[in-house]
Amino acid sequence: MAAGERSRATLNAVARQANVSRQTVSNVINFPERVSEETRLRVLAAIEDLGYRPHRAARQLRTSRSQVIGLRVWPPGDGLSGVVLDHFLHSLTASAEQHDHHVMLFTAADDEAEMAAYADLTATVGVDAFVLTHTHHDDQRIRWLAEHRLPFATFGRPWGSQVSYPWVDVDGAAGTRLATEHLLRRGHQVIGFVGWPPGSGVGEDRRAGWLSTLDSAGIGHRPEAAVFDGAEGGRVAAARLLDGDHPPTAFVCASDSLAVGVVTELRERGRHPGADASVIGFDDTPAAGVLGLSSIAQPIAEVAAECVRHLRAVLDGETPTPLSSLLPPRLVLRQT
Amino acid sequence: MAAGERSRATLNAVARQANVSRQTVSNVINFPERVSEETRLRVLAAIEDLGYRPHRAARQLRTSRSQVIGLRVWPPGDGLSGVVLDHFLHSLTASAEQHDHHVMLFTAADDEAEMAAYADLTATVGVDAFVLTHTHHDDQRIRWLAEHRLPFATFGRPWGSQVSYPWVDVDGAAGTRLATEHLLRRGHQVIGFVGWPPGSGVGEDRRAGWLSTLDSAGIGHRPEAAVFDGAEGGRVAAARLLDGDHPPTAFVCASDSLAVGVVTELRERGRHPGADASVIGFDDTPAAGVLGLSSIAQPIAEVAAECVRHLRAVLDGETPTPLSSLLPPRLVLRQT
DNA sequence: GGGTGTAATTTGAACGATCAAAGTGACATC
DNA sequence: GATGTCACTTTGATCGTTCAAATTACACCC
Repeated sequence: MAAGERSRATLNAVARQANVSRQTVSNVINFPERVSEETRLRVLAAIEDLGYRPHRAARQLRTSRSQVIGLRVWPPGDGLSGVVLDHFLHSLTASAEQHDHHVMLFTAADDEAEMAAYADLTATVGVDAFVLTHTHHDDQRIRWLAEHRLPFATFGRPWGSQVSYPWVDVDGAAGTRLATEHLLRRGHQVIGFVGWPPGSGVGEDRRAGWLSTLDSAGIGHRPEAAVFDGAEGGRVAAARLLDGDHPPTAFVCASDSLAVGVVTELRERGRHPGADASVIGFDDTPAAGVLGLSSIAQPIAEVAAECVRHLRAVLDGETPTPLSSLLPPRLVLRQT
Repeated sequence: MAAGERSRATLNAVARQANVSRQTVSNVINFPERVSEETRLRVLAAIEDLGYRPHRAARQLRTSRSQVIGLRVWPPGDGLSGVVLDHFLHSLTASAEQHDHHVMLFTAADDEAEMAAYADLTATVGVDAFVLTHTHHDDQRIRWLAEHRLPFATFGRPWGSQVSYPWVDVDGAAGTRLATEHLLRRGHQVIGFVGWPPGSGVGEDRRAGWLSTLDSAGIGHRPEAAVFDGAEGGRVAAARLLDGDHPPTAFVCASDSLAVGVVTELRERGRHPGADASVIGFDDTPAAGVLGLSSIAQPIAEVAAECVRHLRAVLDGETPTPLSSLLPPRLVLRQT
């Protein structure tokens, strides 16, 4: 390495050095099997010698492949859930790098703006594919991308859509099932659920795991409350359940944020979470770690890796198999 | 818009449509003053008509400017502080977009790997500039970038470095000064500081504001403790102060994480934060909002905007004026 | 000896933009 | 009427790579 210092080495420079044509050098890089072993080694030596690195823009101009994956970043303020995306961002970048791709960010005020950004980024930057988060019911973005034949994968399953496309998601029901089963084993008889107001697919999913577990355990009391999002919502919901006919001794929550509220309410009433009551949150945010809150952790790194796997398949003109992945979360036990 | 559908419109297509040469179209976009008003309008109409968008890769190949800003993403697990970066990421992307730039992410295991990534990204992708976070004492990355003449700006001041380069930072001392002054106004006589173990520039900075404020207020008792990072560290530190000779009635903390620990310890002792004791954290993380913790908020959006302003100046061959920006944080008051 | 096939390599053109230099008129100047 | 100047516009070359087609070398066969 280290010879052509000031200006980058080009394919031609390597070719001269190795006494072959540019195309042969190109072949060594892209189709090694087309080149004889002897010249291959000679060219590789020259590449090493000059510190040659292919120029992506030039390659893109010819192949119309940028090796860039677009990802929308969201404004902070989703309560604690932003941390999950933060983690996802890092994992996605790492996974992409393993396959010589890069993640490029963009912002958008709403779905409409996001679709405009798709058009813009594919036209100007030549972004190869997109990863979508925050999928929701009747998501126009998916329709748009499908219509425009743009490769994409989503972190979030198709809530109520019939279109078939590559997606990756975490099995929320399996998560709350894990939590509920754990609480049952610990001897709890009345296990409450604190969730979000109905309407969100994610919320229904997480509730379902708790419900079905109690169901198959033959537990009749299934107190639940869903007031509004956030810690204050969790507090109010917990208060309602504790004042109800069958006050729970354990709580499964749809988010860490809600769980923090439940813990606060318990403390307020002189109960010690972990000792005389149990609380389990969802998402395993740093706040959970800081407060000693047990929580359900999503396998974010795996989600990111799956997204990249799906995209690579689509970009290679194949259909990813399986087309979708529903990954199991795991339970992280702490004091509560 | 909407005419050349399948394949993107090129400069040549627009030229044909407007009955001019490619170069004239290029001039309309890049140097409008070189073109007569009449043809300018005609060309703009053609651009609109064909929905033309310039192809960045082609432009980059000729100008060696990619309009891409590189940013290293860090693995989560910095406690709560990751959220600040999350916010920064979003703001930086938004600021970059306003000037037709894009943010590209990369990962690195350590500073060494980060420098290798600089080399790689500039050679292959042609990244124009980098934004650095987590600057620290004797930061090799800065030396590397300066030596290689690569444009960059840092979020974080040059701790102990004598090299002069564009940086943006938040005035931590001003933050703790705000907090301490507020607590003095509320009538507190003994205000403690809970910080990190010595050695971190950020930590010293935040401590300095608290100390100097008490100093100029003529307050003699200045109890402080710094055990280790995280909520547990905050608890232990608070316990030590409360058991000391001059137990504080108010606490200024170097992070929200530490503040959470202080609040926990106070509750443990039957004290109600907000009523008989005050606690102020730092960074205004979502956890602070959720727990009702007062905190010092960094003006992240402004930091990002300044970084972009600096980079643009450097990329235009100018020296940013001022070369560095030290922005004031603000105090967010909640229950505690 | 000449045709045929195959593997390895080279050559010319192209991707879509910008740079540098040259070309075109209109009008003023001597 | 030749020359110069100015504002505007066009032409040719180029950035670094890959595609498609052409070329070379050599072994094989009748």
